[in-house]
Amino acid sequence: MISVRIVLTDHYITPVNSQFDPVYSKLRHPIKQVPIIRIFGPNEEGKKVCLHLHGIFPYLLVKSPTDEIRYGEQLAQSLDMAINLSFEKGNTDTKHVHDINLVELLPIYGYHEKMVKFWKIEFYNPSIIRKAADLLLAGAVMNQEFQPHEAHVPFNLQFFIDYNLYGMNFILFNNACERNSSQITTNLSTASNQTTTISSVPRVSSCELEYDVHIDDICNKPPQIGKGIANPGLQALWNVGRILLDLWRILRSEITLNIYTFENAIYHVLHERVPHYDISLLSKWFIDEGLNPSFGLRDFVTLLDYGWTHSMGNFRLLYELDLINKTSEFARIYGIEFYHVLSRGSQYRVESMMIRLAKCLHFITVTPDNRQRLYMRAPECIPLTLEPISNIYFTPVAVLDFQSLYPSIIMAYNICYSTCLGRIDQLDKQGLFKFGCTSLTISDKVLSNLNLDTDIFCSPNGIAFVKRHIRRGILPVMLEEILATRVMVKNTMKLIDKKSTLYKTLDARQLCLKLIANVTFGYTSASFSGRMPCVEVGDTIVHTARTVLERAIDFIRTNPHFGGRVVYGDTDSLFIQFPHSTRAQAFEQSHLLVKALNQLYPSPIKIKFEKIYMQSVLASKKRYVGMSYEIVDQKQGKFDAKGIETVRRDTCLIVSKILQQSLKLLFQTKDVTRVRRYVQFECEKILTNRFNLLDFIFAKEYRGKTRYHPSAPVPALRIAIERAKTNPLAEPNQGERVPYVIGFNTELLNANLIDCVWTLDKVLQYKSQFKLNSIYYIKKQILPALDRCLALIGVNVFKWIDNLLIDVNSNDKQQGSVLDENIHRNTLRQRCIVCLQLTTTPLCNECREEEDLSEIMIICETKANKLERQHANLQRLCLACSDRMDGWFQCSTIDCPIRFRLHKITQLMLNAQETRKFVYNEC
DNA sequence: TTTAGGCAATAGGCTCCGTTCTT
DNA sequence: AAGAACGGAGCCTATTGCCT
Repeated sequence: MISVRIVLTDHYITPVNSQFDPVYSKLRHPIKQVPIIRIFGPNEEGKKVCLHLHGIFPYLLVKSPTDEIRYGEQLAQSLDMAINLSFEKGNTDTKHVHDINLVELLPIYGYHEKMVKFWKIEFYNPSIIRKAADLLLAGAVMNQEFQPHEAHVPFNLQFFIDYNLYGMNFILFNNACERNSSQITTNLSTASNQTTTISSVPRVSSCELEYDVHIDDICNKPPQIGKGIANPGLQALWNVGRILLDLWRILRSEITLNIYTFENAIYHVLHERVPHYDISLLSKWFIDEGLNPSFGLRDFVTLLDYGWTHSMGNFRLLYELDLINKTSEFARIYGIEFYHVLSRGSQYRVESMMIRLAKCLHFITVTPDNRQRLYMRAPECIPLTLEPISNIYFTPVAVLDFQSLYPSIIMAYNICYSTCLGRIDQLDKQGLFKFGCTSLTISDKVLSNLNLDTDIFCSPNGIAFVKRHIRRGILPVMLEEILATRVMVKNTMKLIDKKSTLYKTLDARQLCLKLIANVTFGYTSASFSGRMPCVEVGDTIVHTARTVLERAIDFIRTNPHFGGRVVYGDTDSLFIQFPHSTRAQAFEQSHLLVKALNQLYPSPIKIKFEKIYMQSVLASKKRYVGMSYEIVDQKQGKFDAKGIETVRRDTCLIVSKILQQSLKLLFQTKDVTRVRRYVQFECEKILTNRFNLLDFIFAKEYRGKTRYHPSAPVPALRIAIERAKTNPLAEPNQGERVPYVIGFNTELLNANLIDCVWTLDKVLQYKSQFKLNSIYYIKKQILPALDRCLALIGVNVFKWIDNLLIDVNSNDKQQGSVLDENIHRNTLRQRCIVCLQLTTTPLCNECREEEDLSEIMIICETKANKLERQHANLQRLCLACSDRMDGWFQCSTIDCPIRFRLHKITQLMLNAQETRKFVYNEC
């Protein structure tokens, strides 16, 4: 037996080889070309193998109006003709259909009582399937409309499913033909106990072994669970070099960062700082070394070190996030290839799992085309999101959650494509009615076999489903399996050391099971892009979920003795305030409530206690924050924010910092005055230029040059166009987050916000001209965010900074936009070094006259000294990271606060030194 | 090639309408 | 006194990113 781990697959078309392939079709024509599936991966000894699988043909199915064999042949002929006609200049004799067979299957789409006869049409070329499906549906074949089935399943996946193969698992076969290699002509000892023969076909890959295999020789058994945790197959990924991982794209979906530069990822994942040198600097170092070895050697070492750090950094990121293991686990469980876990969407995953199950039960899936999707009835239901009773709560608020609500509903009510009878009001009418994106007939005979009371579940939106004793739906069966497995995995995890590899693997398994359970609903209602959407199914799930939630709300309202009041809820969650309880009491009350609520619902629908917010803010729908407690004895609450600016990435760090600190202060002290003082202090720091620029960087996703409305004032777009002008390659990638800050535009009189955008390069290049638009940041970013929370208790935060702005406001009341005014107002202000009053000179006039000269000089000296010391300290920190004395100057990272702080301190130090000079001269 | 819709929020354009300035 | 200019309210669209 030979076994090969399936790491990567592809397919190609090749002329017939009589040694492996059929040469004559049963449809009585000679075969010219056949499809071959290739599988790459290591065998059990770790040798790289390339398999060529013969004898597999892609296929689709159509319902048969008759079961005459003759009819099938006509159908094949007519289809060939239609395809040839559709290629205008094609040879009209080309054969596309390899074979056609009659099979009996159960359509999954809508309830069908009995098996239906289908023609299974096999083709030579996988890429012809789409076209054939379109032609069949369009009525171009035999003057009749055929609804294609399973045409949307990609060839390789179809093969995986039919032969029970899973990505990253083994494919087994007992007979193979080795392709000869000039390098290892004699070394066949490993294969001596196997039934291999030498193939005449030349090799095409660089793999050590290359086999031709016929499909009939595959002997895969059901997968062995628990095997394959240590994973030698993974080595092959790197050796073969066939899978290219775009780490940036992976990280983008894996972790939430403000900006996905290498340096920032390293910092957030590995908690290390690394420098960033501009590519032009690197090439300068590289070239200099050649020209002037003695001078450049130091630079050259940095260059090598830099390259090393970067390459190793990528691996360390992969390792730290356990990406390879995780992705392999996903591949095994979903049964798809390794790379497809990363590159393809979740529909593909659902399909792999669902169609496998469906095939076991002789179900067949339908393939709708775009037009059919388009004409599907629009959904009528949306999830329930309550308008929150917005307030700041200092009494406990409990959060209850329905556990996997959508999957539970699917299971509880046996909701599936295959159990759906369609709309109840259409049932009494005879004939074809619209169903999802195709149509369905439920005959009188079928109906009369069903007892309307006991055999049918009618959803609140008027869709009927047969109950489980009549027909078990595919979706509920699949979900039950998935969730039961997940429970099993989680139980095993409890027994295992948390640091072990096994634990990580199991964790990946349970995570991937959870993901698939959640997207199953999405698959049924993906109306615009879905591969097999069905509005009836999707709508029912949503509507039932709605009624489930409404019922809970109603129960709480009508049972006031629980002491709770619903203040908010979204889709499957409920926020319940206990106005007269302590935290401990609220825990008890909510547990009682959960118990009572669970009596209302059929299994497995279950509501669960999640947490208690003690001190919380419900700002608006999908926006709230609070100090959360998950267990009674928890000492310290956890700051838990949803949807507000502290978790959003479309503002800058300063906003989330100030908001978070303010809220914490408010929660701890319940004293608005303290919050006010804090905010005023922070705003003053910004206005007087004492801040770290890092906190003021916006970084938003760039969608790509052509993906914007022509007039859209998007900073990322403006920057991208600007960059592309000098170097087309410098245009940001699609999805890249482009950093910028808001300053002033002194050239334009009527500047819009977008005209005030500065890239960081520009800021550092024209340091003296750049002034942070502090008014914008305060008035348009920081205060509105605070206002949304604090306005709930009647605080006007905008008034807080009035006196801070008074002296600038009294200036010329120019016409123009707010921004325009700010240009005139934003004279760099400073404080008198002695009395700390705001002035325009380093020393205010009063102090100059009154204070003792020597004292002033001491103050000056101390200040300058202090800054010089700070500067030296920061430089040392920088040295530790870059290993260069001039590191802070050369490094161009935008993710390091130390670098910005150093720039800042340098400036302050120079200012202080100037002040010192000023005082010496003046006095 | 592609799970979904809901939601809040910012920026900026446009129109309407009342107020203020200019001739 | 008539007309122009201004500025705010209200509405719309585009864009972004989070929630379940």
